[in-house]
Amino acid sequence: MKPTLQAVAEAVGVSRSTVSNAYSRPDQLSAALRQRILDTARQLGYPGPNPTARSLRRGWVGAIGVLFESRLSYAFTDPFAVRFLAGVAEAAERHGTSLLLVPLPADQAGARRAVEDAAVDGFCVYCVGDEGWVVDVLRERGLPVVTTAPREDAGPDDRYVGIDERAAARAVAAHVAGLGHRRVALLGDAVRPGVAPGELRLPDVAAVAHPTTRARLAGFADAFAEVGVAWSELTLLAATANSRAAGAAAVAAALAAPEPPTAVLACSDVLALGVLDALAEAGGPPVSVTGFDDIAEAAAAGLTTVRQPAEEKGRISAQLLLDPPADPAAGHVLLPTALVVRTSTGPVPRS
Amino acid sequence: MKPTLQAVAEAVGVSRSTVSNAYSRPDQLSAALRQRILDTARQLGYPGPNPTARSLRRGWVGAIGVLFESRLSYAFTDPFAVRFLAGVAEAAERHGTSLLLVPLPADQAGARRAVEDAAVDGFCVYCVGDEGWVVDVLRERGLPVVTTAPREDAGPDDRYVGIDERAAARAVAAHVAGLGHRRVALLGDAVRPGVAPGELRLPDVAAVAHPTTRARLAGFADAFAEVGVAWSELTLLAATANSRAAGAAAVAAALAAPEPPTAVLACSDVLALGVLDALAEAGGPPVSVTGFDDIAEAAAAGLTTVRQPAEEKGRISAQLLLDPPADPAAGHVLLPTALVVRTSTGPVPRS
DNA sequence: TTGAAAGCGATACCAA
DNA sequence: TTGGTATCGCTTTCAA
Repeated sequence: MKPTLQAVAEAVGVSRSTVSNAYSRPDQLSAALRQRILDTARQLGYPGPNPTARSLRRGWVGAIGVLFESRLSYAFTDPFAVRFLAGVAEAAERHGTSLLLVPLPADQAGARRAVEDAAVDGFCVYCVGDEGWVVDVLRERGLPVVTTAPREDAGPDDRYVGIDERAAARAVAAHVAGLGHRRVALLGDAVRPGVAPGELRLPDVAAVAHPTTRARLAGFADAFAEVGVAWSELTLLAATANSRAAGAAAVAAALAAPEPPTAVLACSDVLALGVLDALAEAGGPPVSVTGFDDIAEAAAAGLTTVRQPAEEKGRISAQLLLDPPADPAAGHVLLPTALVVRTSTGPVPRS
Repeated sequence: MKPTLQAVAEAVGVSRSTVSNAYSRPDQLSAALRQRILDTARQLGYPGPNPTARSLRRGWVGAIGVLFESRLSYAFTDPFAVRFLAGVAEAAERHGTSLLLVPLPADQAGARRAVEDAAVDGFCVYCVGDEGWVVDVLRERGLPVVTTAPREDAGPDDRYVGIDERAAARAVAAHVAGLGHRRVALLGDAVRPGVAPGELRLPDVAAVAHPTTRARLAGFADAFAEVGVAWSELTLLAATANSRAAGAAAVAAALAAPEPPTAVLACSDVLALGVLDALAEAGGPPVSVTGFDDIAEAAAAGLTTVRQPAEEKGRISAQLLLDPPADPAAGHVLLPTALVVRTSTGPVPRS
């Protein structure tokens, strides 16, 4: 067994408090005594105060959690998530705080346990879909939370950093509508739980499960409503995941249909890149494609998209958590977005 | 204040043990009592057992640490590091374990404290250069460690997963030598602490500080020694970081020299991509370039490189940590590599 | 099936 | 400057 602080105290012939002070409050004892303590500690093989015991006593941990609604590996697989995390890491680093990435089991009960069991001082919740329960659990624990979108039942203490999803989506869609497109498909992830990839009919955009997807689709619909294309005339395509492959899979059938859409608006760049893959695969007439996020690959692919500041989103989330603003209003941050027009969109081909 | 387990026990009129069991060992009490406890707990706003207290008592945490020798944000910025982490995350997820990413302060003492203070059950050390001290600190703490390379003073309990750096490097270099290149520059990061970017004369490859860089450079040198080019005839280029920009900066002067190298062998893909950037910038005759790692961008850039299984490296590291093999020999894993020849290398141009 | 007692390893307050 | 004492919140034998 590793010796404890107690053992060191006995060896040196001082009290535990003094040994503790030698580590945590050097100014509380003479340099000589401190050195003597540290030396015997080393000699005894005492590895320094036990982090867990220290956390318990102090009442804080020195780490913040980051939560993803989907598999943890998603955090490192999705380009946007990675950039978000880079921002979080930057802020945490500056603050001298560690980052705890908590995987959530697939089952609800297990996921709840995982959130309850995380030893952290607060949480950045990257993206909560219907899983608003996460925020509830954290509130019960009394832990500060920062989310990446406002909650429906937001209290004054809620902190979030997001973008105006709907307006941003509306902007790309308006660009596409302005090019003359009217036979259009919208592509999103997590539209409804457990649907097959491909076309889906929904009475209303409100029926979309995932809040972010819902907001973006609503924005798309807004722009088309304005040029006289109703929701019911838009093709809704559901992807089974937010990935390139899922995007390609979801759009395949629609592209092969007798009257394929002349434009596909995707809720993320990775989905849009999947559409471009499918297009390259299928051949056929040109189809305009737009994405959302402006990840690095988007530029290379010439993808028209909405740029949002990924790293900044992460950085600000962590900052909001690590040093909460005095003014609660400052806890609600809306970041700017920009329409980035590249070569993946163009006028409707004359047939 | 949040109520404690104690408060719940009193409210229900049972002992603390029983409440504890209600959460951690449901089979130890009647379903009815358990339900009664859970109900009052909810009613009281008890958020469940405190994770820190639980860890202290149990003696384990349920999280493993991941350590990077450089800034934490590097973990999310470097493509290879991200893939490594994705592998670690996958294994951790399967095991139901969280991941603690610990930022290391720039100063040695602070860094040491950070490592001592991390509440985890073990560590994956991604890449330890001269900072072998990390492993020493962890040994003192008695924490299991997995590194991505064997240590010089490796004990039988040491676990690592790596590749044969030297042989892999030798293979690319042999390819380049086989194309006829003799005036060659080698480009590496962390060659010596605190040098300026650009050319550096070193008596010997053994003088290279960073073990991985050293091994790769040694492999390069091996191949050229075989065709009669001595270490002293090779140009050594030092980059100040493992990044694209640093690669470009380090190579710029050499390319502008009267007799520029006909080939540049870099110790990583990001450095090599920087070289390609510099080449594109500078114009001039074609220069063969090779990288190391085979990150996604390498393929797009047509970079000849060494492929190593990034995710797998991470996954196996975490697995070695999470369930240690009974046979200590199984704790030393050497992963395969492959030479990937693309368009960035070609014969020496006739002048 | 339930409870009592004994820690887990440290920190913080206050007194000396 | 140093030490005593009371916790931090929970788990875990072991006995009832």
